Amino acid sequence: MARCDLPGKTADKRRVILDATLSLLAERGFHGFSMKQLAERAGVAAGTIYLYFDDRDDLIGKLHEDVVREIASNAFANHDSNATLPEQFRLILRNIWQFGMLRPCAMLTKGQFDHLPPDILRNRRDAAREVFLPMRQLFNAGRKDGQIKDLPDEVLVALCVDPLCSMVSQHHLDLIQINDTEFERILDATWDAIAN
Amino acid sequence: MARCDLPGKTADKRRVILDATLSLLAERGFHGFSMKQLAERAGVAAGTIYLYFDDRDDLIGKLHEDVVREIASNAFANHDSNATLPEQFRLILRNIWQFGMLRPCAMLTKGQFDHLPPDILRNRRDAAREVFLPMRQLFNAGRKDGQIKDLPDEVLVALCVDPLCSMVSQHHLDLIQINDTEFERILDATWDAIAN
Amino acid sequence: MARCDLPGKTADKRRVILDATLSLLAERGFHGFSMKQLAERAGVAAGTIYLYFDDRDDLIGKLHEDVVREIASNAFANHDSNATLPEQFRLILRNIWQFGMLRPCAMLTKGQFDHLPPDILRNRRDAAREVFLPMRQLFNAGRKDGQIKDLPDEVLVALCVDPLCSMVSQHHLDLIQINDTEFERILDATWDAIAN
Amino acid sequence: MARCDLPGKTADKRRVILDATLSLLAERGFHGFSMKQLAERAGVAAGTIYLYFDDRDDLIGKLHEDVVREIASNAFANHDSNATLPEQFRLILRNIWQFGMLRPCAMLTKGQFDHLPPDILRNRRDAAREVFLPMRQLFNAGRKDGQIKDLPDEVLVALCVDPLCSMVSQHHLDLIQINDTEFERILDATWDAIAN
DNA sequence: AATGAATGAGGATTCATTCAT
DNA sequence: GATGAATGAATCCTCATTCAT
Repeated sequence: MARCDLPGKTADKRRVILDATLSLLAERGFHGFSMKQLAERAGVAAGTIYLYFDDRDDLIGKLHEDVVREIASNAFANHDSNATLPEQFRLILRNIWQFGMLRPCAMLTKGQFDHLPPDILRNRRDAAREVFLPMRQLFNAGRKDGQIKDLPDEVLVALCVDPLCSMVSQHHLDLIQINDTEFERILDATWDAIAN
Repeated sequence: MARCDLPGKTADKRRVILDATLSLLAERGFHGFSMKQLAERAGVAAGTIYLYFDDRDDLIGKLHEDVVREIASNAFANHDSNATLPEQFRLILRNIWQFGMLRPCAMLTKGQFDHLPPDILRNRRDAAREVFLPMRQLFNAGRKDGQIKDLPDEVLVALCVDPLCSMVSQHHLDLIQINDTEFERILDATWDAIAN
Repeated sequence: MARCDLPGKTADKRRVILDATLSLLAERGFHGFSMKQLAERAGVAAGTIYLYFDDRDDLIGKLHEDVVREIASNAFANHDSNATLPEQFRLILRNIWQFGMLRPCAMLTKGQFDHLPPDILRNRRDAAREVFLPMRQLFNAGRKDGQIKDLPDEVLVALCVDPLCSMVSQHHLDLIQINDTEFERILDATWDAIAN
Repeated sequence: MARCDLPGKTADKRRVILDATLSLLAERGFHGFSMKQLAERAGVAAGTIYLYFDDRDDLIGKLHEDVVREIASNAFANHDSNATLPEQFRLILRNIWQFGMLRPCAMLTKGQFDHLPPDILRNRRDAAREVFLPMRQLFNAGRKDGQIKDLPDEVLVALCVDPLCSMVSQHHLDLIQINDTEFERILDATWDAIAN
């Protein structure tokens, strides 16, 4: 039973399935991800998954949505719009890093989503843009007052967020080790990349 | 280069299969990639693939190797070790970008490889390290004379190469447009990221 | 008529389920007939069905029984044993036709029942024989006084009732159109078939 | 290789699968017909079926086509257009009956086809019409010179062929026994049904 | 070397049925 | 009685791989 700390059983089971999907994807990637394994990991019967999701693709799509939302909501935690622009920027990246450390799954998975068949994801991208609005506003402000290079949002994201995600993944795959002082210098580096 | 020692048909067919694999992966991703489709696209019988590769995983692994080698050999074309360090750096990144523009497949595919089950790829990474030796030597030199930040190779790669790859992919997916002057500024930005 | 001895809700729900089953079968056939769909169409919960029927097969069997009874009770409506034999015969066939026009479901379904696994239906056939007793008595009388061909009941039924059912089905599937004068000639034809 | 009209292996396997499907349908009906059982009965692997047929529906459809063709080609064997009309008619019905006795499967199955979802069968009906052309020509001639009742083809078929099929089925299900003299009288009866 | 028909384990999904509420 | 979430066996179908030719 248990699991009851939050809303009701139903919501619970949906969550359990999403979480199990996430952990399975992080562990094995889309290779070797099967609905049967998922059911086992989630501790539900195979058929139960289909009570909460239309099919495999729907499940993946909903998970994507969920992960994006979670990353975003963590990235912008403790946001202080009175702080200086580089301070705001550092906080966001730091948040993303910390979130990546705590929830390896979300980040490991993220990279895989980018290479799904477009028809599964295309319309999800808009949702993603929306949810990262605060960061795009930050970029806007920075470009306006000359603190940040005059490059499109996507480019700026590619320059500072993508490397971070990549490093988180490598960290969890034991391909890289990064201590705190190194991390601070990495933050400097990403700021250098986008700053004028 | 290699591969060219066997001149006849054999080498040919191996190549044809690798190329077909690449184009199929770039088009559809690992989702919807099947050996039968591959055989069709390559214009060979299903069984023929197994004359040149042990199995699916071996094929993927060999393709990875191949793509890494091709990227590397392109990245370091026209390399001039007498040029200044930032000039050498810019040439490499420019090469990578141009290669990405010419061979979308290779780059689109690359991202997908990073999320394969580790046992398929683990030992390939060493090969990758080896092949990118020139870039690592560049980093070494730069760190030594203080032009480049004192960060591990992997971090530096994440800061300058990963964003580029990401942008190439986005470009081919029509999610981003980058003209020449923008590209020059992106080169500046990546240098800013790793430079002191 | 039966069934009416239990007046309350119980009888009601059983009826509702049987009716929904009939309409679903007529619409989709056994292909694509599922208990869940049935529950939905009947406006009850899936589990409720099992309060009134042992299982799927029992439900189908009971429906068969029900349909046969309904056809029979309609077929012999207004029966007048003083009328001439051909008149009696025509009335029965006319009743069957009219019933088929009013309740397409019952007739469309009938054909499908004939091809169920024997173990579901075998013992239902006796019930069917019993319920069509009046028609068999008619045949007996006709054979005795030489008005009707000396052939077994089953053959006579096959000669005059089966074509009618077939035509009703085709009519509802829009494969055939039959107006009133044509129908009268069809009645003549079926009588010709069995009459001496 | 192969594809020879007679002995080749390929053609063989397709036939084997069609035959196994037929016998399974005749035995169990659509209830309890599964691709796995079919594979077993046909003596091939499950996947093999899909080398010859797109999917379950395609298989059923192709079988229908096949059965219709076989019935037709038997029905019109030894057709002699110089014989009198009733003689021609009797020969056809006799052929159908004999075919039904020899190949119970085909006939038992036929009834079931009529109740498949329309989208599987709709376009097959046209093929069926075409293949029964000789019988429709007979009806035409008979209507013209007044020997046969002026009723649509479908009605005439329902009056004389449907009863026969029904009786064949009942015969094979041991619900009816018909000896030769009875059969002759049945032929008379069907002629009476459609004749003026 | 090359083929491609055949395999059958494994995939996603459905569905009759149960049972705690 | 009534519910409907949960089950898991069974379904249809795919696909990497083999092997006789």
